[in-house]
Amino acid sequence: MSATLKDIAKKLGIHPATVSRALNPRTSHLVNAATVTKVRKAAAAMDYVPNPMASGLRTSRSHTIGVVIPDLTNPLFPGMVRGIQDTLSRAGYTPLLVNTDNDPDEEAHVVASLSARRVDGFILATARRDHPLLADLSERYPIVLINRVSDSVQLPSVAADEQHGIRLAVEHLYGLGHRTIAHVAGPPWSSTGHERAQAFARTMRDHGLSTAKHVAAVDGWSIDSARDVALRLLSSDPSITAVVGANDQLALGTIAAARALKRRCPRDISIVGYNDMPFMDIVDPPLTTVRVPQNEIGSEAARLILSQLVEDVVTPVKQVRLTPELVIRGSTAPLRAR
Amino acid sequence: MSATLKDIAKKLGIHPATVSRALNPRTSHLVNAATVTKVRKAAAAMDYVPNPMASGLRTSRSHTIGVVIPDLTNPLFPGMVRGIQDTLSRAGYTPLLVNTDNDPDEEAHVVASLSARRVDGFILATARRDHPLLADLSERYPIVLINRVSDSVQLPSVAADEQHGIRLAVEHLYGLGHRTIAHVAGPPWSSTGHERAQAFARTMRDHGLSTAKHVAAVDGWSIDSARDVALRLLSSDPSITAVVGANDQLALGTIAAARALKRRCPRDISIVGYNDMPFMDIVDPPLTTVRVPQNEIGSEAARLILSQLVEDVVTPVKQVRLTPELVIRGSTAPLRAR
DNA sequence: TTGTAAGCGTTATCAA
DNA sequence: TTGATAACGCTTACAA
Repeated sequence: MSATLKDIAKKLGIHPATVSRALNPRTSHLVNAATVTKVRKAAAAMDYVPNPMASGLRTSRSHTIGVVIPDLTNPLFPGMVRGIQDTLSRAGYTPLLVNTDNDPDEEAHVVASLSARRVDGFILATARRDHPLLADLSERYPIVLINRVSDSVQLPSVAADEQHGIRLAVEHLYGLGHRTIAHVAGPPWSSTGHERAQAFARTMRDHGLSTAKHVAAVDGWSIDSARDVALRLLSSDPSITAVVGANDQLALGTIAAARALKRRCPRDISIVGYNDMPFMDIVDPPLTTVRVPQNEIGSEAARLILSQLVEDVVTPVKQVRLTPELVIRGSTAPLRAR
Repeated sequence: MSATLKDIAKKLGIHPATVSRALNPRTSHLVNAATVTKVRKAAAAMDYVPNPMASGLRTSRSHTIGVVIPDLTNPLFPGMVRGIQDTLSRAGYTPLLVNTDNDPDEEAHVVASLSARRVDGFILATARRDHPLLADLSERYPIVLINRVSDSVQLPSVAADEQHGIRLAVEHLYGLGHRTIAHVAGPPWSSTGHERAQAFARTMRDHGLSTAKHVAAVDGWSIDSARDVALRLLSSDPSITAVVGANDQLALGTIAAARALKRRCPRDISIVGYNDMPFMDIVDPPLTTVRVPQNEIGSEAARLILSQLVEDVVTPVKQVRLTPELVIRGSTAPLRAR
């Protein structure tokens, strides 16, 4: 179909190996400059496109990165995927994207199939804390974690500075006069949920506020789950005037719960989310939330994995934390005197 | 690293070719049943994983499908991508996903790079009507269009039944008593925008309603663009009591415009969207919209492309239309007497 | 039913 | 600076 090195070589009356060397940026310096030009021109003219299966077979590098996402339909992830794609493709790499639905079995399965595809490395966005295959996998592949860090193994990661993000949320509420602030926390098995809950407790403590009985965790990142949990939390203590959700879905579920309890947001209760997913500016009420730089998380992760692929230098394990910012909208308001 | 056919052959004292035949479902019937069992067991024991680069090089099939999406961060697409992924991966194929940002140059570029990766076919979700490379590409690759059909070339496609969807929207409004119904149409260069505008005109005509001066097209599928267009449309004719947006973003922009003009939705004006993206149930007001089965569009497209890859039979060009349904929420209400 | 052998398109090593 | 050669792991005529 498409022209091969051999075709170019024949046309030019030179050896295929020379053509290969001339076309490969890493070896073209070994070739006579005139030959290089000649070869490049011929290659362009015959629109030669290198066959990645052939070179991959020879070099055992697929120029392919496995990207493991819990669920692409969660609006948090497409932005990160975009960042990954753009940066990887600029470097000649192709991301292979898969979903796990937060199911460890499914994750094992997709990782195996990416591994069968001979990916050169992994970017993992799955946030389970106890991660059976992580230790094993990280011995055999370059890995970058995104949107989470690892508890056990020391691995490169790119995530938001959760402590900072939660602090922004809590201090925003504090500044509005709120003192009884609750937290609808993420699932305990989730790395981000865990981190944000810890950050919440610490920040509250720093302000001399108690969190006893004001933290409840969902068992899945869904609006419905959050609604149930928030319903119980809010009914248990009517003095709660503000809630920090561990992500936007949880904040949305909390808004729904408040509404069911006839507590108006933000009039009676202020609610803050986390992530700033698309359309959070037009929900009812517009959600005050902590914006994490999704695109940058993705592109930074791509850069980290690429840097691991040039193995000349053993890079130290980089754990990047990107700084989130608070976006103030309509779901938070000053505490009203009662 | 991982075991090869040769390793298994050596261990079993048979020839690699026999191992290959035994392991390949399409040729295993040529091999002694006992040998097959023996080989399978050995392969499992040595956890043999076939090398796709090697087999791809030999067969010139990558078992890979290029999936070209305008923008993954548009919530319309992740659902379709999920459907594609699930169905393809079940068949042993891997989707290679790329974005184009609706930019024809970028599209040419990503198609070229997928082509360089030797994809076995394409699923295209880009909705430009004048599609320079479509004719050419379709001669060299199996192709399935999703979320659109082709104007010129006759190509397999999977899309919503736009006529039906728009009819649902218009008749819902008609049933609520609305007679002066406007359409904020998609960009003229877009296939879906064009189709839906035509469907709108036809349905209105069927009901004896005029559309003159009540259709305006955006130049991009964005909320902001729709807001501007709707602002002009609604101010130009205050008798408009209902609007059909060509997609959810356009409906949201129209809601914003109505709000800016102090016309309350749904009290003063009813607005219907199209697609039912995630979270359209919790925007303000909850959006009445036409739901298209995103997942099914994706999985059906995957099935179509797979069927083209078994070239034994020349399948007739299938143009699948999936039936959308109306989801009634808070953005539409009965016409009020004035 | 199995073995032989060639080749897919590259690249790395060695020799010239 | 270039050429020759072998090999990456697999599949597939063809022969036995």
